[in-house]
Amino acid sequence: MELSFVEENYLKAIYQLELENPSGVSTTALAEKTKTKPASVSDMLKKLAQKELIFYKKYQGAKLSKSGLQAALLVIRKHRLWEVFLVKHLSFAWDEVHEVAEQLEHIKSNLLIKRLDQFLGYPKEDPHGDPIPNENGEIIEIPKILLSDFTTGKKAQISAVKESSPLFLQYLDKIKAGIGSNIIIQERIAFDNSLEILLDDRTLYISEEVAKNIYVTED
Amino acid sequence: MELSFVEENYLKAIYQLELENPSGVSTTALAEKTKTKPASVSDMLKKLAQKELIFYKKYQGAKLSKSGLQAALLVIRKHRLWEVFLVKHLSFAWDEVHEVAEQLEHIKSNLLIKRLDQFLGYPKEDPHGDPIPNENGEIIEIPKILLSDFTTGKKAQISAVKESSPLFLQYLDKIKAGIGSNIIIQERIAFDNSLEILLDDRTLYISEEVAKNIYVTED
DNA sequence: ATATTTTTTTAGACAAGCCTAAAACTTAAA
DNA sequence: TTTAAGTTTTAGGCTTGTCTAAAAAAATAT
Repeated sequence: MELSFVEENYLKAIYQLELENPSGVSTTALAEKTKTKPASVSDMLKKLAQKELIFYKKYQGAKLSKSGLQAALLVIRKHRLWEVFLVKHLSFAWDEVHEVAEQLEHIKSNLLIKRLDQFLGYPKEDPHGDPIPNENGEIIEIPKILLSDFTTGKKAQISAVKESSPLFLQYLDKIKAGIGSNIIIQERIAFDNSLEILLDDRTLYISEEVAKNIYVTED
Repeated sequence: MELSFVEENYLKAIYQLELENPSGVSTTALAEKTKTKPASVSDMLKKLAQKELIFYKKYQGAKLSKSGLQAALLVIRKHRLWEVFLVKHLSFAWDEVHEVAEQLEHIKSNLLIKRLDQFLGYPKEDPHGDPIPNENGEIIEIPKILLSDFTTGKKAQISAVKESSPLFLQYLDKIKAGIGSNIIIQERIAFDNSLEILLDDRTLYISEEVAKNIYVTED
C-alpha cells in the first residue's frame, strides 16, 4: 500500500511515542509530536485504523499493527541512512541533518535505499547513536539508560541522544560531548538535580534537563 | 516565497515547453506534461500568475516571469545534480534515475544542494547530456541539433537525448549509443525517413522516431 | 458518589489540487 | 463571413488533511 507523506509521519510519531509508553499513544501526545491539533489526530487515527496500520479504539489511544510497525521502521531506516550520508559525505554537522532527513525519508524508491545503504557501507547507527533498522524492518533497540537515571560513580559512555534539536546538539558540541565520550557522574546536586560529571577527564556541571536527554551504556 | 511540490512541477513543465515554443505555453500541452486535465491547468495558471511567477492572459498561454524562471531553473538544477549523484555514486543506470530525481528535486535545503554540488565536483552536465544551471539559475543551453535534422555525411557526436524514458534509454544502451558516441549519417532512407548511420565505426539503421530524440553536436 | 477538570471525539468549515460537464472564446473551413 | 471544430475557462464537486467550537467521555478531586 502506498502511504502519503503525512501518514508516514504519523506512523513514525506513533512508533517513537510507543517506545516511551508501550501501553498506547494518546491523542494529545501525538498532536504535539506532529504539530497538529488533537482533533486532527482523531481524524487521522480513524483513517490509519481503517487501513489496519494501527489498533485504535476510541478514547483508548493507538498502537501500531504489524504492518504499521513495518512502515514506521522503514521510514526510520531511510531517515537514519540519509543522516549518515549527510554527515559522512556532505559534511553536515550532526545538528544540521534532522530537518533535511525529515524530507529525504519520504522519497519512495527501494532501489535508492538499497544502493544508499551499500554506498554507506551498511552502517548500524546514525550520527546520534540510534540504531538503523535493517531492510526487513528489524531493529535492535539497544537498552538505553538516561544519564539522569544512571548510577553515580560508575563508568559509562554516551551512546545516544534523546533530543536532536540544533540547540541541544550545539550545546553538546560546545562541552565536547559526543557519541562515545566517557562519562562518570561524580555527584548529584540535590538542590536542582544537576550533575557534576567527569567527561573524558574534564569535570563539569550539567543540568537535569540535559542529563535527561543523554543516553549512556555501562562500560 | 515557499513553493509547493506541485507549483514547482508546473514551473518546470512550463520552462521545458517554453524551450520548444518560446511564444507561450498552451493549457493543453501543459496538461499533458503534468498529467492533469486542461481545467486543472487553468486553475493553476491563475494561481501562478497571481504569485507573479508567470505572465498569463486568458486564452493566451503562459510564460515564465523572471522569478518563475529562477524557480524553475533551481528545480532543474537540483534534478540534474541528483541524477549525477545517482549515476556516479549509487550506480544507477541512466534509465533508472528519472523517477527518483523527480522526487529528490523538491527537497528544500540550500545547504544540501550546495554541499551536493561540491561533493559531485561541480558537474556541468547530467547523465543525459543536459547542462546543469548554476546556483544563480544561469544555464548555458548548448545549441542542440536533432539527429533527424543533421547533415548527411558530417561527423558529429551524441551530445544529449530528448526523451529520457527507460525504454528509449535502454534501446540506446542496446545499440551502444551514449553521450559522446561518434556518429555520421550515411544515408537517409526516403521511404520512412529512417537513417543508416555509422556509430563508433559500426553501421546500423535507426528509425526516424529514434533520430528525433537524439541531439548531436558537430565535431 | 458526585462534581469538576481534562482529554477525546464529532460537527462543520476551509485550502489545495484535482475532476467532469457546460459555457465561452479562438481558429480554421466553407 | 458565417459555420464548424477545437481549445480554454468557469462552475460545481470531490478528497486529503487541517482547523475551531461544541459535545461526550474519562480521569481526578471533593
